[in-house]
Parts: sequence; C-alpha cells; structure tokens
Amino acid sequence: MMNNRQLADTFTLIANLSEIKGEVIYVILAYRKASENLMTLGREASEYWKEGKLREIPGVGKAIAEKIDELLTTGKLEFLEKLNQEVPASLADWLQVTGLGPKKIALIWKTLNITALSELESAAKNGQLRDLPGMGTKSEAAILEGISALARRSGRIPLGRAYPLAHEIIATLKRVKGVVAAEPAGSLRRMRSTVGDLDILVASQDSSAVMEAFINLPGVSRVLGKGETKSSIEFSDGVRAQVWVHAPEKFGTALQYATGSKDHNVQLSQIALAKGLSLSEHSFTKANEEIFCATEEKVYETLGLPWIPPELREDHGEVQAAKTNNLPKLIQVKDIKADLQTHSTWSDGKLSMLEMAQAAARRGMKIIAFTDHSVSLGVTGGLSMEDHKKQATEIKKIQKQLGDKILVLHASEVEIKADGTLDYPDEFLATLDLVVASMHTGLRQPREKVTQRTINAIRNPHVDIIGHPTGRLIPDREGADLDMEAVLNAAAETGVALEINAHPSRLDLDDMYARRAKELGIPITINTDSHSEADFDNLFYGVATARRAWLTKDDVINCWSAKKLLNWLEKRG
DNA sequence: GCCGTTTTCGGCCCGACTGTTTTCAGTCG
Repeated sequence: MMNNRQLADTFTLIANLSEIKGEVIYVILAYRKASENLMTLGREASEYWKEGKLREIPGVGKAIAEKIDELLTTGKLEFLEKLNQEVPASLADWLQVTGLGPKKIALIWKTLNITALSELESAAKNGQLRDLPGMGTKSEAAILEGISALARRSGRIPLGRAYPLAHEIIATLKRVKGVVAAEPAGSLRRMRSTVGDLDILVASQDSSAVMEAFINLPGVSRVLGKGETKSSIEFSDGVRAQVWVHAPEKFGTALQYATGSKDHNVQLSQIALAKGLSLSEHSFTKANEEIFCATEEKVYETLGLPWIPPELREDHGEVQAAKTNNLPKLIQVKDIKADLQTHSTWSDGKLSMLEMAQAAARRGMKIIAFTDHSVSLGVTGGLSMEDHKKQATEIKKIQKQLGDKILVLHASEVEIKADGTLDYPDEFLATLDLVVASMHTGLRQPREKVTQRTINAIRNPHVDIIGHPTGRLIPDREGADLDMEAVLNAAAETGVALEINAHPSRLDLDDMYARRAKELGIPITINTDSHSEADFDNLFYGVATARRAWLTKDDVINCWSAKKLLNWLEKRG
C-alpha cells in the first residue's frame, strides 16, 4: 500500500516529466499542488480512499483521484508508464541542475539523444552544448557547475541548521550602513522542519551596500545572481541564500510576500481583488493610487484581517479563520512550565541531575522529569531497576537542595523493544512518577509490526507519553512506517500524550500529525529531550512546530499548572 | 488538471535576473 510520500513523489515525477514534454503549465501546477497537499495531509490518502472520499483531498479532482485509486489498487500507473515512454524518467533528475529548465533539457535530450546525467556532464565537458540554439559557453559552464553543485547539495536544509545560519547572516547585514531592518522570510520564517534555502529580507534605501556585503559573506563559493532588488549566493557546502532589499516604506508588503506560502499569498490576492485592490510585493494598487505598507500588520489590516502568525501561513484554513476572527491563540515559549523528557549522567546525559534541574529552573521551568534510558538500550548506559532505586534516593536529596525552585520527577524513557514489550514490568512502571515510552530500535520493521508495538505501549496503563513517535532523524533517517491513523486513534482512546520532541533533528510529531492529534483531542507534550544545558534552548523549535499545528497552551500538558499535571499523572497510574 | 460567496468555463503565475540576444527566451523562486 503506497503512503502519502510515495503518492506525492509519483505526482511530482509526473509534473516534472510533463514539464519536459511541454505540457501546459497549469496541468503541471495541478500535479505539483496535489503532491504538496498529499505531503502535508496529516492523514493517509488510503484512509480517504477506503471511505471513497479521495476528492475531499484539496487539489485532487477526478483525474488525480482516478490515478490514486489505480496506484493504491495495483501499485502501478499506466499513465506514468506511457509518459515514461515519451520522456525518459532520468531526465527529471536534470531539473535539479541549476541553470537547466524544461526547455533546455528537452532541447539537449532531443538533439544529442542523451538521457543520463553522466552523459550530460560529458557533453558539457566536450563542448557539445555551446552550439545549441540559445546557448553559449556561459550556459555550458553554468550547467557543468550546476552538476557539481548538485553533488555537494543534499536536499533540504534542517531547520536546526538553517535558523542559526540565517541569523548570523542577518546580524552581519544589520551592521551595513543604511539597513533599517532584516528578517528571515520564506519557509524559514514559517518554521518548517526543513527549508529549501535561506530567504532574507532587508529594509534599506541603499541596496548596493547590502548586496555587496551579502555576496562577500564568509564561506560564499558562488554568486548565483546579483541585482538591485535581489541577489543569491551559494555557500561551499551547497546551502543557498537569497536576499531581497526593499525601501523601508515597502517592507511590510515585501516581507509578507516573501514569507509566503505561495498558496497563502494567493488567498490574500483574492481578498484584495474583491476589494478592488491589487497586491504585489511592492504595494497595493487601486486604479492610479498606490498604498504602501511599512509593516505586515498594515498589509493584513488593509485586507480587513488580523495579522496572521507566519507559522500558520500554509493555506490550511488560516485565512478563513482570520476572516471570522477564529485564529487560535498560539502557544508561546513562555507558556511552557515543565520539561518532561531530559537525561542526566545516570544514562547518556552530560550533566548531573542537579545541574540539569538548575539549568531548567533558570529557563523558567517549574517541573523537570528525568527520563534516563531503560536497561536494554545498552549504549546509553540504560538503568536497571536496581539503579532506579539509587536514582530515587538521589532525587530526594537534590529536591531538598532545590527547594521549591523546581519539582523533580522520577521518570524513565522506557524502550519499546523490537518484540513489542516494554523494558520493565508493569509493577515497576507503576512506581515511577512518569513514564515515557519510545522506540530507538527496530524502526525499519514492517508497518504492521511497528504500528502494533506503538499501540501496545499506548495501551499500557502506566505509559503517560509516547516519545518522538516516529523516530525520524532529520535529515538522515525517515521515521518508522507507522499507520498514524491507527496510532492516533489508539492514543485518543487511552488519553496518552503524544510528544513533539523539540530537538531540531526530530520535531517528531510533525506539525501535520500534531494538528490531527489536536482534532482528535489527544493531549500533546513538548519536551527538549535535553542531554546537556544547551539542549534546553531547543524548546522554541518544538513550540514552533506546535504553533504550525495550531496548538494553544491548553492543548499542551507542559503548560498546565503543576497541580493539574500531577493530578493527570496520578490518575493515569 | 482543479476549482467556484463574481464563473461548470475560464481563469489560474508573475517579476527579476541572466545569457544570448539585437528585442527576447529561459530559469528561478
């Protein structure tokens, strides 16, 4: 059974091949849109399919619904096989090469009769491209450079890398004379778990000074383009960044436009049109009048809307919610009062429990749970039940030292073992203040098996939290092939909390599943999974993911009063 | 190919930048 990612990949391939074939652009856009929507659906398309409701998926009409049906029924798609005979699938990879688009690909393929990327590279090296119509030595060199850059670049950039890097760049640009403001934009500002490149927006009257500073940033290996309003660069590790410079009085429209998403912006344009206005990155225009917006607030105000937080701007219902004044009051970092997954030197943490508790207290936490690993996870120094007795004694001791600054809970991150059982017997789990159950091994097991393991843990009456449910590691490892709908339904039944692990390499649950969990009334917990003091500062990544999932502080157990949280734990056993 | 509180047909994605051009096509986001 194909999952959403596989379906989405299929439609992206169709879009790419159709583009090279020369299909009209709107057909291609439709396939791309369906693909994107499948990726962020939060529910398996196969569930819709079983209910006969494929057409309820946004961007899926008659033709694409039929294709999904065929893919889910047979695992194949005749349409794609025919398309492949017309346009070889390997050409789709060429689109990854900067400087090459569908037109040039078709031209090169048809004239030179080559389809492999390696053949393209040889052709460029042999000077076979420069004589093609519309091409010259520069485009040939650009293609060669594009191919070698492709090898350096490894897909999307994890937020945990993009965010700090962008803020370093912003800090440098803010020191340039004349710069009034500099902000991240694009998917980075929307805090997606991975971003394609770094988008930065600068307000200044003097664009050339900014562009000069930008292309001379340390580590820049290539200037991909340099103009008055926009420039883009590539760093030696393949990461790309682009900057737009706009006059301060236009900064609001420019930032709003560059933040996107594209679909969100389409919604806003439509509202503008209904008011007789036309919205661009520069301004609103009305007949011969031009309205400038220095702030985003003014952009939304002009449209008769409240300001919409960037994390919501995905065209997932936020514009409608804004219109009817139903935007959620999104959770903030300061709402979090408890960290319910942390590690100390008792297992694989870097600091003692006392040091960790003090670090958490300095960041405003009122409760910290030590969830050192359980016995089977040997490499982490997992605790035996005997060790836990000693740890309990130690916790009593440090609690005295800490006084009422922060409450320490004796907990465990219990391994959900490959055979589906937990690492400790129930009688023991019952003695702990809090139990987090997680999977670190056997993640590649077949769908039925990993799903059943997770559901077993969810049904265990002593388990309070399922930690990083899918076990994904960004960007290296996809999560387990869980049947999320089954997992979420089981969680909804038992009332177990599902974790948004705040570590930027996890952000697991993903925002789309977290939003679905909220819809099902499942409590969410956001934890840093800290192994050192610096890890506590990852909290905002987890909160950003929760904001993308429309969560308010009421949805997240870490924001509850100590009394309410302890009552909840007590009741769960 | 999708979609509909202007429409079941006709919109939808447009502006900046580069290179090969001599007025513009292709790429990119």
